[in-house]
Amino acid sequence: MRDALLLKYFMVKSSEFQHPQKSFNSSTHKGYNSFVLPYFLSNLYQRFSKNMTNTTLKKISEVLGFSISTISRALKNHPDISIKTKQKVIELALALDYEPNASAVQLRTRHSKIFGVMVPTISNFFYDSFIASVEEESRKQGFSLIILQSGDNIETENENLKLCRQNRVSGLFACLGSNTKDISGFLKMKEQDIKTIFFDKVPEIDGLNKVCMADTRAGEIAAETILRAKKKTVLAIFGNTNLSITKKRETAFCATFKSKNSKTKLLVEHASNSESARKIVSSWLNKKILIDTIFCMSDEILIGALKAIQEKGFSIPADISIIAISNGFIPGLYHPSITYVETSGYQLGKLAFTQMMACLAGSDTIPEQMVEAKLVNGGSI
Amino acid sequence: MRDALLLKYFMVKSSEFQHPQKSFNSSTHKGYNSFVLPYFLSNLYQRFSKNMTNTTLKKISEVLGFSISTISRALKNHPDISIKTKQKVIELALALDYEPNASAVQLRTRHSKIFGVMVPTISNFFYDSFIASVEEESRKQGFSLIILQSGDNIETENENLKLCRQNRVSGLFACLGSNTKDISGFLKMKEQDIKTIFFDKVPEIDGLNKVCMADTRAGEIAAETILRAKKKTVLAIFGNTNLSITKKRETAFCATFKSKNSKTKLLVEHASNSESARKIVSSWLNKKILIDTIFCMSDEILIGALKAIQEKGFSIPADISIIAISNGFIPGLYHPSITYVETSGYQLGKLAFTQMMACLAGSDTIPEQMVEAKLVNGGSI
DNA sequence: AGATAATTTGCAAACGTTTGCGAGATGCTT
DNA sequence: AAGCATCTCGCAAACGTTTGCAAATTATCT
Repeated sequence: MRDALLLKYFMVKSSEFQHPQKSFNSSTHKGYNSFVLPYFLSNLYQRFSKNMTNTTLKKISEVLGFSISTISRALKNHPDISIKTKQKVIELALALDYEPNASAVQLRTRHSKIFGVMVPTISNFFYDSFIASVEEESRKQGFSLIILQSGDNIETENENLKLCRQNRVSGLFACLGSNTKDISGFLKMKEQDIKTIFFDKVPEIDGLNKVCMADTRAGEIAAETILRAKKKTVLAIFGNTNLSITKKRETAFCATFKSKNSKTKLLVEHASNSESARKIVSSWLNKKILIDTIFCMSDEILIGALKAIQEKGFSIPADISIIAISNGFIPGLYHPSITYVETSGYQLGKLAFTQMMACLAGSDTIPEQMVEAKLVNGGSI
Repeated sequence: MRDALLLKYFMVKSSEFQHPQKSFNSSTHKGYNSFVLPYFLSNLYQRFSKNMTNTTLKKISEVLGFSISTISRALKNHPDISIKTKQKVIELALALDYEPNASAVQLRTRHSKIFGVMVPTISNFFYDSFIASVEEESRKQGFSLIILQSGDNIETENENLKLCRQNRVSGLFACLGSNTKDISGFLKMKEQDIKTIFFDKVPEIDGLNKVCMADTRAGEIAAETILRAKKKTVLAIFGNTNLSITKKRETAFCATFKSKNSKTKLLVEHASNSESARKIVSSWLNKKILIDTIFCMSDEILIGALKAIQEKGFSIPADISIIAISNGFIPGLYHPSITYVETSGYQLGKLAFTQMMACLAGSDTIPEQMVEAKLVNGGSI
C-alpha cells in the first residue's frame, strides 16, 4: 500500500523530470517543481509509515517544508502566497490525492455546505422530482443533501430536525407532515440560525419562508377547462380536507363553478387514497345519474378513478371525460394521455433553491413564492 | 433572546424546586440538583452573553464547575462518573438543549455516521423505494443519508464520489451508471476504508460487496409462466444490451424457452426507453403475425407496450396477454392489473443495509447476495 | 546607505469533541 | 496506622482545518 503510493508519486515525478521546463499553468495546476529528493523521500516515508490512508495539510507541509498555514492558503489561491509556492503545493496535493476533511472545515468555519430535505416520503412522484431538482442545483453550488423521511410521523419529524441541528446543516427544505400542528421544532431551527424553506405543505403562520404551487389558480384552471367544454355533470374528487392544499384547490374549483353561473351540475366527493377514490367513482358510475366528466385533484385520486373507469370498460373521452391536477408523470401513462393542470415538483424545487440561496445571502424573509399552474392538454376531455 | 433562555432555564429549575426530593431516574434523565444559584447565575450569564446560540460541553462545564471531560463522560453514561454528577450534568444539558456538534465528533472519532447513496436518478420507482428503505433502516441505527444522483454521467459520478470522501462517509451504497466502465473511482473508496455496497447495476469484477435482484430467476419465472399458459407467439422486449441486468434476464428467459423445447414462437426485441418500446410494439401489432403475449423486462418498457396496446384498442387479456418484471407499482395502475415477476427495491434496500452493517462490523467481503424473485398474479395473462 | 514599504511565510489559537493516563480522595483490609 | 484497592475527576493531546497577526525577507524609495 505504502509502496503503491510512493510508486504513484514517483510516476508523477518522473514524468515531470522528462519535461523539466514545463511552465506552470495555473488553470490545470500542473507543473514542475524542484525540491531535493532525499529530503522529500525521508519525509514522505516517515509520514506515510505513520498513516497512509489520508493526505492532510500537515502531511503536505512536512513533505514540502512549508508551514500548514502556507499550504492551506496556497490551495485556496490566497494572494499572500507566491506563485512558485502555490505551484509546488498544488502539484503535490494533486499527486497525493489531497481532499480536505469536511468535518474539520465545518468545525472551523461553522458552516457545513449541507442542506437537509425533509419530506413525508420519498416514494412519491411529486417529492422525488422536487428532491431531484434540489439535488441538481445543490451539487452545482457545491452543497450536499441529507434526505429525511418523516413518514407523516411527528416523532420521526422531530428526530430528523435534531439530526439536522447536530449536523449543523446550512439550510433545510421542509414539507410538513399532514398531521403536524406543532411547529416549535421548526422554529428552534431558526434560533440556531438554520435557514428553513417550507414547501408544498407549509405552516399557516407568517414570517416564514415558503414556496408553494399555485393551488388556487390550478383549481380555477381545471374548472374553467371543464366549463369551456360545456360538460353537463361533473364528479369532482378531492383529498384530505384538513390539508391546506385541498382547501385551496377545492375552494377555487367550486367558486369558479358558481361564479360562471353555469347550468353544469357539480358533485363533490372526498377520497383519502387511491382505493377509496376507485370505490367512489365505481359507485357513481353504477348509478343512474349520467356523469360525463371526472375531476381529480391529485395523482393518487386519478389512479383510483382511472381504475374504476377501466373496470367499467368505459372509453375516454368518448364515454367519459377526465381531468386532473398532477405532476405529469401518471397522466402520461395512459392512452389517450390525461389532460391535467401541471404543478411541477421540479420547478418548485428550483424555486425553493433560489429562495434558499437568497436567504443564505442575507435577505431575511421573502414573501411567499409560487410556481405557476398551466394546462397540459392530453386527449381525455 | 438571552432572557428567553434564562427564563426557560429558570422555569425548569423552579419546577424542580417544588419537588426537591424527586429521585434520580437514569432512564429519563430528570431529577434534582443542588448547586448554588448565584455562582450558576453569574457563569451562565457570562457564557451566554458571549454566544447564546449553541450549547457546548465547555459551556456546561463552566456553569457546573466540572471539567469538560467529566461533562463528556457524564453524558455518555461512563462508569467513572458518579451518579450525582451525571444527574447534574444531564439535567443542565437537557435544560440548555445541548446537542453534540457532529463535525467535532466526526473529526475526533473519524467516523461520520453518514452513508452515501448514489443512484442514476432519484425519480424512479425502483430507486426511490430502495432509498426509502435504506433511509428507514439508517435512521433507526442513527445514521444519516447523503443522496447523490449521477444522472448516468461519469463526471458527476466522480464528483459525487469525491463528495463522499470529503465528508468521510461511513459507507456508500452505489449503483453504477449505465455507461460506467472505469470503476477506479470506486476502488479509491476502498483505499480510504469507505465500505461500499453495490446494488442493482454492479461491477462485474470479484471481491466487491454486491446485492442484486435474482435477475436470472426472474427471467426464468416469466418464461415458465408464459409456457404454462400455452401461449403461441411471444414478443419479448429487453433493455440496453450492455447492462448486466439485461444480459441476465434475457439469457435466462430465452434459455428457459429453449430448454422446454416448446413450439411457442419467440420474437426478441430491444428498446432503450418507453417511447421506443411503444413504437416496437405498435409496429408488431400492425403486422400480420398474431402476437398473443408480450413480455417486458422493465417498467419503462411495460409503459410503452401498454400505450401501444391501448392505442390499438386491444383489451387485456382477451386480445393479448402481457407480463413484466417490475417493482409492482406500475402494474397496479391498470385494470386488469398486470401480472409481473416482483423485484422489490424495498427488499433490496433492506438486504443492502444488513450487508453494510456486516461490513462495518468487520466481515470483509461477503458473497453476492440476492433478493428472491416471485410471481405476482394480476389478470393480464 | 538607511528607511520604508511590499511581499512572503510562520505562529498559535480556535472550532467542539474524545480519551489515555495520572492524581487526589475515600473506603476497606490487616 | 499503614497499605491497598476503588471511585471520581481533571489534564492535555489529538482530530484537520482556518485566520489574525507578527516576523522575516526582499524590493523600493529618498
